[in-house]
Amino acid sequence: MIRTVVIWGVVLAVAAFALEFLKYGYVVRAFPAPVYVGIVATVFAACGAWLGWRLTARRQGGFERNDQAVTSLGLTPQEVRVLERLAAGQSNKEIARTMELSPNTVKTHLSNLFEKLEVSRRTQAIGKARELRLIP
Amino acid sequence: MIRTVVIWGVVLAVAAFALEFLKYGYVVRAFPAPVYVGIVATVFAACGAWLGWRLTARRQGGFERNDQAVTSLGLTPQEVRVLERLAAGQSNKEIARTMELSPNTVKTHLSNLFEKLEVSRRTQAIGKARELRLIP
DNA sequence: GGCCGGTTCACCCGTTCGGGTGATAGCTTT
DNA sequence: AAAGCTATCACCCGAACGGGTGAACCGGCC
Repeated sequence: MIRTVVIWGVVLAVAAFALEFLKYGYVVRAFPAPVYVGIVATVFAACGAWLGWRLTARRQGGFERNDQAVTSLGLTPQEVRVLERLAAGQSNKEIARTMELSPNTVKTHLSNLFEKLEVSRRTQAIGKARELRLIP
Repeated sequence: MIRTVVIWGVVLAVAAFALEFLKYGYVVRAFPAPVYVGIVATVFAACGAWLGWRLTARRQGGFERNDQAVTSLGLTPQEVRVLERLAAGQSNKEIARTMELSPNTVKTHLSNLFEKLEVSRRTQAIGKARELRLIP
């Protein structure tokens, strides 16, 4: 985050310097004003496009849990963890092993999950959880 | 598509008119040149950002099947259809009903799918199919 | 004709899953 | 202290699922 701020600061400083250079340098005398304006417009359009691309590209790759849905559904942290393992394709027994629980406990959490998600099968739970952005 | 072109044409025309207006109108006399340049820079940066956002946002929404993976795995069309229903959270019986097949046939297709996808559970099949972009 | 791949269906068997009920323990809220 | 929530685990039972095998039909290809 800090690195991003520093980079942007440098970019802005360079841009400001370039503007001053254009303003008082040779270009403004060598070319008519429309060319100058065109250069500025092009550069800023490119910067804007890059910015927009980066902002959405990050949203594409990164995933952030819909915490609002989690609380509104009343999902407990443990249930969310079980849900993640479930979506990873693990069986109840495997989930129990990786979470160091009894298979019975996993079953209980899953039953509660199914009720809160209003589904009856694990495959449906995966679909619903993806819809609600509970899992990537 | 045609509508998009028309809209862009109108936008560009308005932008050109605005540039001419700024050039010969009151603004250029009322404010110093840097303000004029700043306005142009801001407008074009915004347009660029919007453009970049739209370009990547479209890629986010649309889904196209990875046909190359389908052929390399040797998935038959019917198997792909069963896979879609599977990912939709339907049970074997439901898939059989909606596809007008016998549950036994669905089981056969699923067995072949699991073998081709190298998985052993339907939840794993969903994950693998999503990885390979066989399903949205 | 014979072979192959896709599709369809059947049966058996063991495992997994889902639903229901009940119980204990810890921690927070009232 | 009582109530409520979370987490934990247990048992039973029926349904769903997965693996294996076998078989039939059809269309295309050699």
